[in-house]
Amino acid sequence: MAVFEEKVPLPTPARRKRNPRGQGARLRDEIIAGATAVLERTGSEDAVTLRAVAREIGVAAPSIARHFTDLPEIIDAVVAHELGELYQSLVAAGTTTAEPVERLLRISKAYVDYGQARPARYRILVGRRFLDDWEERDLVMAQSAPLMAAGIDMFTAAIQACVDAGRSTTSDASFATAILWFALHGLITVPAAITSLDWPDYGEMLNACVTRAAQLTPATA
Amino acid sequence: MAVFEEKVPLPTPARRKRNPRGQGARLRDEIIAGATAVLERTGSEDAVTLRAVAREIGVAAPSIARHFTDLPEIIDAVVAHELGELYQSLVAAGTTTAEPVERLLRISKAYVDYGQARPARYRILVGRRFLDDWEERDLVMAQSAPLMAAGIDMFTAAIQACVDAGRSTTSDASFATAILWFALHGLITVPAAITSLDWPDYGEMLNACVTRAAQLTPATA
DNA sequence: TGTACATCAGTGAACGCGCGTTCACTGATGTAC
DNA sequence: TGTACATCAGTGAACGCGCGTTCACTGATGTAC
Repeated sequence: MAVFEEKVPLPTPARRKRNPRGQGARLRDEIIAGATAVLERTGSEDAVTLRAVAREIGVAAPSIARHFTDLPEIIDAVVAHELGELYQSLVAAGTTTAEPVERLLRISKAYVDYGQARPARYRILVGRRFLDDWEERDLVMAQSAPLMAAGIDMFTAAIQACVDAGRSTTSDASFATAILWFALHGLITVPAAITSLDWPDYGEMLNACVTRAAQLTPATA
Repeated sequence: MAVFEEKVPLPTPARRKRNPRGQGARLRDEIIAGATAVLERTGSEDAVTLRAVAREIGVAAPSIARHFTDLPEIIDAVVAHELGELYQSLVAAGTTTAEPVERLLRISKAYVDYGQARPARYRILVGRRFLDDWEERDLVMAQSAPLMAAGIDMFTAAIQACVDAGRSTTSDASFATAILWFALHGLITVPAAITSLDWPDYGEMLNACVTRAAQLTPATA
C-alpha cells in the first residue's frame, strides 16, 4: 500500500535567529559557551569537534569558521574565559576575611572547589596537552598569562601575610606557593581519578595540604 | 608517451613473520608495546587508534580483534603493564638504603622520575578519563588494584618508619601518604603543563614536598 | 615414514560514519541616492 | 519619503580522510591416519 508523503510543513526545528548587522560577534560567545558545554558533558577535549559545537548551539558547521580559524583557537578561548572565572572566585573568596590563615584557607578552598565542580574545564586549564606547535599557542597564552600571574601572586601574598602574622615558618612564600599549588592540584585530580580508594574527609585533606605546604603554625593565644 | 609499468617484483615492504602455531599470544604483547609507543610519541590517548597501533607494529588492523575486543581493553592492558613497571622502580629505589628518611625520599624521587620520563603513560595511570561505563572497567581495574595498593602501602610503611625513628611528627601515616601523593602528583604534572613559569630547582621542590607532606623533622644529632 | 587435512594466525578489500573544509548560495538589513 | 543595492551572517550539499568493523580469504604447520 502506497502511503503518500505528508507535505504538511514540518515545524522547522527551532531555527536560530540570526544576529543583527553589527552583532555578528555574538556568535563567538555562543561558540565558546557551546564548546564549554560539550567539554564538560563529555569530559573529553577530543569530543569538542567543530561539528559537535555547531550542533550544540544549533548552527551550521561552516558558520564557526567566520569566528575561529581553528579548533585549538576555540579551546584557547575557553581556557581564557575559565581562567577569568576561576580568578574571580579566588578574589571573591579572598575578600571574605582579613585573618591571614583563614584567608589562605578560603582561597585554597575556592581553588579546589572550582576544580571539583568543573573537572573537565579544570583539566584543560592545568593540563593542556603539550603539543608540537607551542610557538603559535604562546601568542594566545600571553593573553591568559597576566591572569595566571595575578592568581599566583594572590596566593603568595596570602602566604606572606601568614608569615608576617607569625603564623607560618616558611622562608620563601613564592616557593611555598608552588608546593601548595602541587598539593591542591593533587587533591583535586587524584581522588577524582582513583575512585576505588576510601579517601579521608575532603575538608581535613584540604586543611592538611594548606597547613603543611605553607608551613602554618598554631595561633599562640 | 606511454611508459609501461615495471613488473619488477617490489621488495615486499618488511612483511611480518607470522608467529608459530601455539604462540599467537605473542602478538598481544606487541600490541601493548605498540599502543604504548603511539601513546608516548603523540602524547594523546585519543591518538591511540586500532589502525595506528596496527600500523605501528606492521600488522593488518583486523588482526588486533583476535586479541582485544576493544580499544579501552588495550589501554587497560597498557595501564596494567605500566603500573607493574612503576611498582618495580619503587621497589628498586626502596632497597637502596635502610635509613628511613632517605628511603622515603628515594621512593618519592623514583615516583616523580617515572612520571617525568613517561608523561603520557603516567597521565593515563593517574588520570584515566572518568567514563560512563565504569562497571565494566572495574573488572580490569581489579587486576591493577593489588599493585596500586602495594605501592600505597610501601609509601605508608616508609612514612611510618620515619615516625618510628623519631623523624616525623605525623600522627597518621596513611593520611600523610595521601597528602604526599597529591604533592608528588602536582610536582610531576603542574610544571610540565605550565612551562611559561620559572620553577624552582626540582630537587628542592621534591625535598619540600616530601618533608612537608610527611611532616619530617631534622635529625637530632 | 608419508600424506591429507583441520587449525591457527593473519590478510586485504570494502562498508558506513563523523570529521574538517570547500563552495556557491540565501536572505535580512542598513545605506546611498 | 521611497527604493535599489552592497554587505553582513549564516546555510546546505558535497568532498576526501581516517576510523572501527565485516567478510571471505590465505597459507604455514602440527596432527591423525
